[in-house]
Amino acid sequence: MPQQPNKRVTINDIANMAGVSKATVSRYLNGKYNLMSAETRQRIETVIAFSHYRPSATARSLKTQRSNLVGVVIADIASPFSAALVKGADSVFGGEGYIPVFVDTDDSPDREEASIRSLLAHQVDGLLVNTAAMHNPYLIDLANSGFPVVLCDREIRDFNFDIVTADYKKPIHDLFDHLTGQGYGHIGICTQEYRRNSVRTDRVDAFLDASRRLGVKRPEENVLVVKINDAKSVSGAIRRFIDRTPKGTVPAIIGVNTVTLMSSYYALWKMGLSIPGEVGLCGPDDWDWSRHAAWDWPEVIGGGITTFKTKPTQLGAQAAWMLIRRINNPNASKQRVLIPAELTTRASTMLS
Amino acid sequence: MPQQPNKRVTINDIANMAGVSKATVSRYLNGKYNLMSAETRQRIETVIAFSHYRPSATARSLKTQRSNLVGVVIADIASPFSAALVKGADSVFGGEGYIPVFVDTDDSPDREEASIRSLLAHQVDGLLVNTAAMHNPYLIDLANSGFPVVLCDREIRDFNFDIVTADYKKPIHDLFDHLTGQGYGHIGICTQEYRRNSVRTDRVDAFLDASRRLGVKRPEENVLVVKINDAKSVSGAIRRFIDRTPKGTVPAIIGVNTVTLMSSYYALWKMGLSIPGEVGLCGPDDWDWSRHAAWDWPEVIGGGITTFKTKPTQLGAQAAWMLIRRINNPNASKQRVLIPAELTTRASTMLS
DNA sequence: TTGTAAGCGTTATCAC
DNA sequence: GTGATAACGCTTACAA
Repeated sequence: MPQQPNKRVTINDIANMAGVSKATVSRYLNGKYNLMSAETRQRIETVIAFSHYRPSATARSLKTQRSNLVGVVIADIASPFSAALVKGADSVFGGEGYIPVFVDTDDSPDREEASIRSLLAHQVDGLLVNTAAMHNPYLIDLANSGFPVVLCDREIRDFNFDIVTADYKKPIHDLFDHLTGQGYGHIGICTQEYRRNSVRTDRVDAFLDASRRLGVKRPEENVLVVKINDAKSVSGAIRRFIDRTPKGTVPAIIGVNTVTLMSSYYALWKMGLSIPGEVGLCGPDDWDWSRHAAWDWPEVIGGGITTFKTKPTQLGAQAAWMLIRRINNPNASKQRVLIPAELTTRASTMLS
Repeated sequence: MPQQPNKRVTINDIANMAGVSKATVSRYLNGKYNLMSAETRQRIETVIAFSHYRPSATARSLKTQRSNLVGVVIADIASPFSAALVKGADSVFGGEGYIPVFVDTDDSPDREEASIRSLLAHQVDGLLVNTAAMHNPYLIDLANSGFPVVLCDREIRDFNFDIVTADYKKPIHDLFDHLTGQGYGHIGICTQEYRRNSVRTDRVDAFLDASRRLGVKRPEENVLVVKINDAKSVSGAIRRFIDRTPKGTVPAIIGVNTVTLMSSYYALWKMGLSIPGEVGLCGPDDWDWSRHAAWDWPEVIGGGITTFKTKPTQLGAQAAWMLIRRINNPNASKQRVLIPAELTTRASTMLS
């Protein structure tokens, strides 16, 4: 088979074949049937069906300055949380005729900015961003210029963005109340480096507040900052925390997110400490797997782990709606939506 | 602040400001510095730096018929397997100057075809597809026409595609050998509906082969087809399988993928059956979390589950390279790459 | 070394 | 109802 030049069939070809002008074909393509006779419409329809014609979205974008592309910028697309978020966003964009372009920034502010520039060059109509940087002049400029931007999950403090996120402080207070109610007297939070990340920062702040409310003097000491891909770092921090437990009380650990929660579980298991008797354990369930199967990981692991459920799928879907609204109405006032989180207590914190 | 029309700055504006023609600016943009004087280059550089100019990728694509966009079509982007695959692909595309456009097809062949049409309209330079359909005339036509398409993970049998996948049969045989070596005498495989899915089909076929090799008469009876989001369906099938265990032997269950493996674990746990003594349990680890943390779920759950590791991140990365190669060289001969899987035995199958 | 002008595949403004 | 024709923002012969 010779190498076919395989020339693309264009609106001109269709016009010629149908014996009309390309203006008429264009009208047909845009559904303006009232601007043509029934037979013209019919003729074009036939020719198109016959010819495998596919209008060039590129040419259309160039002319109309709209692309029906939306950029979805994700800090770490491989995390189950983000994957669910992406799925939620994808489903609403798809239904509304937008095609989402996902990019992963590897949690790097520089890559985030570069990705966004590239998306803008491709004429995306708007941006849904799970930002890598809590402080973000570039994104603020962009939103300020009137370009549709909505934030999802992670916040940028110093500007009033459209955003959908969750109340990340309340569940930590809830957890605290539950733990003290069960009789845990020495409570720590296990976290990765958190200062650049609004979600972790919120949770740690809530932890500090709750600790002080309880009368803890130096709650900072109970913030265990670990390197998540270094098992020794996790078990070392936990070991030191547990060693500091006052006589007569039982320690408990809150994971700042699902990954640290699991890492803590793993470390405790390796140390041979029993949950909930020797240590309590709880934290967020960021993974939203209920759709996938009839079980949920916090039920399966270690006989049940107390968690509160964040809702990434819903977060993504809501944010997508918000972006569409913003694209259609650039002047609407900014919105802030909070998805509530549900606490489910399980065996891992049941001291009594 | 009045509603700024916010006119886009174009190559013409730059040309005017720099006092050169737009051809020269274009040359500058494409790095053809040898075609202009040092001072011209300098002048353009300054003007651009000053003006926030961003060339329109759309216009460029229209002219050049290349977009630097690649379509990445994924059956279920929310599964940890796909998420890792996407991450792997993303990292190589990003590094090579391509911007990947991910779409989720919800495992529907119709949505897959629609998504691909839409991607083609946007002039993507190539397609990386994790297909929803084992038989797929549309994709075959497309690849046949010379358009760059590479498959990832899932196969389409009746055509010679570029593909990167894993050898999905061998690990099942390995598992079988391991189980019988440990003394398990009644082996079943728990799977979702599998006939449209090449990976599940391969695994079930390998299971049937291995069973026959062992002298099992009706191995089909040991293929437990379950509905994954219905706990009763899973536990019912497992219960019936276990009830059929011949006297004096111990049953074992292989999960066809990680989700069914986990579901089986959950069902066994609910039934109060002890692993590995009363039932053996094993299957694939499709999730590739080693990058995320220092632990891996098969170690954490139930004291350790025997798995073989598929490598989604690597799969995605390899496939991306293969697609880039295909885009650059449409006439190269087709390639087929198999990523090997590693078996790790753990407590869940240690009868002896 | 630089400029002119045609053209990529559409849409939109006029006419007729 | 329909058709010319001028954009949209670039790239690229071909000239100069």
